[in-house]
Amino acid sequence: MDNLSSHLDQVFGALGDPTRRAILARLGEGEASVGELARPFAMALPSLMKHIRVLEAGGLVESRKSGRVRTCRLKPAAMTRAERWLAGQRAVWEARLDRLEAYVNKIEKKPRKRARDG
Amino acid sequence: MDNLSSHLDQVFGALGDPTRRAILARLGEGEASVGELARPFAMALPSLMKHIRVLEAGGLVESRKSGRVRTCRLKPAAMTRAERWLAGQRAVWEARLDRLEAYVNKIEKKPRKRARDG
DNA sequence: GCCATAGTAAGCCATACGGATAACTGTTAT
DNA sequence: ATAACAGTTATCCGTATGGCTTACTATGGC
Repeated sequence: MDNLSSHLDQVFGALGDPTRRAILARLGEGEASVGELARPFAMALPSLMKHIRVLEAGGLVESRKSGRVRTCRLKPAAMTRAERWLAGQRAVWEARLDRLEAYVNKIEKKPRKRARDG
Repeated sequence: MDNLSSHLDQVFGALGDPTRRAILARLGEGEASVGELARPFAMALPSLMKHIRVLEAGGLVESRKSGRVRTCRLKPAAMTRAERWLAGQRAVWEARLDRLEAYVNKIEKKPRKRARDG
């Protein structure tokens, strides 16, 4: 669970940067080399490499090097886990809101003081 | 769109910290004051307040102060947007994987060289 | 072999982040 | 009126982050 926590740290942390989200969006169109990824970002290669490392550390991207070119591709599993965390959270507060609504309905049925407007 | 980007920065950035996710999880159980939130985290109040600010900046939490106690509650909308971004990304690469699968199927139908085991 | 290419490594810099403490403000309780 | 309480502001500290440049390595083309 602590392990999961640090994993979510990495995933959400990775997603919290616009450059990295753009990289992911780009990789959604298909695999790309580091150079291809770097070009549209007006960013030096080493800087972009750092982002790729972050994405790999979070398990969002994987890459293999053949010859002198490293090709990157998406690795959907990590993003799925992030989605699951969000969905789980949403489930919790939706349940909570349902309970609240039920409570409000209950107290609305015995209106001790008149509503302020009609 | 740039606006959306910076919003996602804030939301994902906020989610990228275990303390803040724990705060969200806790608020899922219901509203809580700053002090109540701080207690289980063994963290000084000002430090925790910073986290709350981050969560509020990302629109994940809202709070109102009555008397000397500030009460915090979840604000689900922001998380929903993050979920949507993730779901959108997933849609893209699932489409991509489908195309890839179709492609693989196509080339598998004309097996120029015999399978190694068969 | 030689040169261009693609990436990597190392180090620098400024800013942001996550935490702390100390001092202050405003509210409630006695 | 005073004391305790809940939160806030200000400041500080170490580390992480996001960017850069300047080498360096390894591959591919000629």
